[in-house]
Amino acid sequence: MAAGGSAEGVQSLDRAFLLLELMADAGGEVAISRLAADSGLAVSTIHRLVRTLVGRGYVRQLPSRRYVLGPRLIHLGEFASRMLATWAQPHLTRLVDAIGETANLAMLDGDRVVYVAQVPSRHSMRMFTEVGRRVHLHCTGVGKVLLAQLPPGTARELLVQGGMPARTELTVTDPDELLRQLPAIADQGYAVDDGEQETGVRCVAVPVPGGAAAGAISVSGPAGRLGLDAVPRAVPLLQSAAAALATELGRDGGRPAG
Amino acid sequence: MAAGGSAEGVQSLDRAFLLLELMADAGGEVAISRLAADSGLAVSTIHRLVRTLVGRGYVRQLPSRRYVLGPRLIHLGEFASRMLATWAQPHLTRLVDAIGETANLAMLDGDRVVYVAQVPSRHSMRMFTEVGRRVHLHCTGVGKVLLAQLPPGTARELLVQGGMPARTELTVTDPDELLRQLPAIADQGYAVDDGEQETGVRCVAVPVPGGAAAGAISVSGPAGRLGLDAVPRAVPLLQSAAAALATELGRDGGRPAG
DNA sequence: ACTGTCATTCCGCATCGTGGAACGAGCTGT
DNA sequence: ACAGCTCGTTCCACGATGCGGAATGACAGT
Repeated sequence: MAAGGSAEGVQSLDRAFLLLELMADAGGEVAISRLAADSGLAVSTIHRLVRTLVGRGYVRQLPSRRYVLGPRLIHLGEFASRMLATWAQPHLTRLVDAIGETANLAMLDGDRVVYVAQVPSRHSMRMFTEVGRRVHLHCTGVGKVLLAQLPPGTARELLVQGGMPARTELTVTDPDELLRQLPAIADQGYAVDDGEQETGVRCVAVPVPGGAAAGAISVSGPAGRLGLDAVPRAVPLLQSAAAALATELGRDGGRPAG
Repeated sequence: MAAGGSAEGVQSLDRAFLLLELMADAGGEVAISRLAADSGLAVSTIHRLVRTLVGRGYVRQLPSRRYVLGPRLIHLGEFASRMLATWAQPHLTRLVDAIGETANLAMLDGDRVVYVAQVPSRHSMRMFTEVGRRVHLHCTGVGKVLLAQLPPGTARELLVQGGMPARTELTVTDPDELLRQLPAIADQGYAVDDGEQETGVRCVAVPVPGGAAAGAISVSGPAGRLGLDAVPRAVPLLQSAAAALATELGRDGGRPAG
């Protein structure tokens, strides 16, 4: 038959993960019939796959007989996240050494950006960004640079979904204005957040290439230390770190959003 | 044959998730031969399964040809987490309404506790616990109540693995002393953290029943507001909320630790 | 350059998963 | 309260799918 050889993918596995993602996309409880409609698989097949996942705790069945993603996935996700952080650490450390400000690795997560790794600067006054924290897209360097990688329609959708609250006087709160900036960001290959999330804090971010990686790295610090003149010096350093990370991660498999 | 009928589990799926967890347990890059040794499966079989996972981005292959958990799992995990938070929200809100202090849902994650949902109190002075944050087991109410659910050997192991740093003057830093407290906690069905993580902050926690759920809910606030006399009033409220949550989640599939 | 280890590919076999159809529980509308 | 319907669950025989032992190829250490 076909599966054992060089062909790509174990069918049942592929299908199971397709179902998991459909469940994530649905954003809540999903009926098995809906999964059947969305996936084109037989309900019987879906039931068997989902039952297996339930048995292992990756999917939970509610009293309503509908299904949702299970808590076991949280463990795996957290672990994967911590692992990514480990790979990123040396690259971020190098950035901190070279630039002297806190360096972050962030990934797109739905309509937010989540910080997955961070190396703090040695200065006593520095950024306090908790790893795992989710922040808005419109007011951060990493958010803007990630938005610039997406098709404009998707970018607008995410901005509307997540909202654009004014964090400071300088925050851009108009979707159209932000969308107009994105082509330039994509073109120059980096984005700057100039006190748009927190007054006096500047942040320079570049995307991590390699497919629709949905990843970005940045350095951020007080505008007094991280002057505008520092940006052109920081960008190539960031870009080479991003390239190194991308190479190390190999080919991508990530997906922008849900 | 056996698989199609009422038997439990699709073999290839079961195996794939077993491999994912072995990779998580390994704590980093894993060679395929190590997976074979740990799982007892044929390398050929493992290779095919892992290749499928790599193709979908759930596993990443490093230049060293070893494998690690992939970023796509972060998305699923975050999603599952948010989903859990959504279910828990109404129950936590009810607790905040009744007790007036911040309510949390936490789960065991390796040798730490991770907060997966939170409803802040209305007071302006309140706990600042970021969802997704991982804290130590020994100095939190949720940590202690979760430890009390585990076999003593496992509890000790987790304490040693995670360490027991002194966060305040009152933090218990001796494993044996903490282990001695656990039976009483398991017996009374709740744990109190009395300024052991942060001076002046008290926290009451109960487990979420339903198998080795590895879940707990808590309320926490300043000792001045959340007096010791408030504990006996809070406990039954917490327990009924925990019971309601457990019922809603149905039967469990979670696993204590790695 | 040689050797041992380890990931990867090949291939025949039968195990395992598949999906159509029957069953039964739960919900809606009347 | 009853009937009708929808939707999740179970059953079954077919054959496609995944299995694993062994061959191949890539690497690192000596």
